[in-house]
Amino acid sequence: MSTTFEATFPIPGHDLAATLDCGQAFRWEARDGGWEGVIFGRWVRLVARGTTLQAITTRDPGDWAWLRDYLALDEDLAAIHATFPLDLPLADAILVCRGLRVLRQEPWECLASFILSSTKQIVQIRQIIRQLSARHGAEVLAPAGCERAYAFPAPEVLAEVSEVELRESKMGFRARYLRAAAEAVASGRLDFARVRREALPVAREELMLLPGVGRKIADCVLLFSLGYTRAFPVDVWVMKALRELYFPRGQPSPARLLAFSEHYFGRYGGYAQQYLFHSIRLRAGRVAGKGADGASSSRDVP
DNA sequence: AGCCAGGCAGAGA
DNA sequence: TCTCTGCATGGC
Repeated sequence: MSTTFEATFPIPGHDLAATLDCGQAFRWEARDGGWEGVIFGRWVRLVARGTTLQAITTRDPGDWAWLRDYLALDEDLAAIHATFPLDLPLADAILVCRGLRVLRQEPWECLASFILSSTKQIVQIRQIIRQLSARHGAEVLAPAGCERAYAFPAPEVLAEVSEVELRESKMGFRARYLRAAAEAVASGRLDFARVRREALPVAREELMLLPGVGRKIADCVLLFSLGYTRAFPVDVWVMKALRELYFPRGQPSPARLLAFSEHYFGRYGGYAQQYLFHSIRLRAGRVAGKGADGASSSRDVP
């Protein structure tokens, strides 16, 4: 029988479901009206309750600063929205995604996850990461009656796992890239603390030194884990959205669209990017539990 | 059955 | 600098 620790945070206007299920993190699972996951080697359950957020964990949480930081609760969403350019696509995306926060994830897990994401659907990425964690991650304390839970595997561990064994988690050709990244981080050759002190272009180049990490994956790591809110990852969905929403009758090259995305969306461009990404996927019916008919979101405050 | 998925690297023009 | 292709695997 295990003890649990509980806290309640006031967060007006948050949208926990959008935040945890918008494709920026891959390990949160909806269960019994809440969301369960493992962050910082802890089992955590989050439940949206009106204008507050209830959190439960299995180890002494201290002052919960780690969770507040992960959820970026210090960010003022209205102030962020106010930095967006005034245009119809973003006005619409804000309406749909209001309450979605860009998380501050653990850099190693974020890097590894997005290395595994290339040419994979989100459901498959989640599956690969689930298998990888169960095989190589340390088991963490979960409440009685819950499924076994595992931390995301440490770089030191994965650096010692053979490519063949990694492929047993169904990651295919990405195994070589994952191993190389694990070795770089475990050896200290890639030091996130150092990278995050660099200007965005320099930080991006450092990440892109890794095999299997190009512009898009590097930008995901910069945005979702290293605090570069201006980073604007352009994947196939966002590329399509930029074409259709901002250049409906032109034929801009990918390079032109990339350049546009760098300056147009401002210093919280990464938020704008995630709002565009999530809203087009909601509309396309590609988010679990949501149809293409604009089915009700689980946002807590209207 | 065939196409595509939160890309990237290497080759050839 | 550009376009094209192979890459593992699975969902639809």
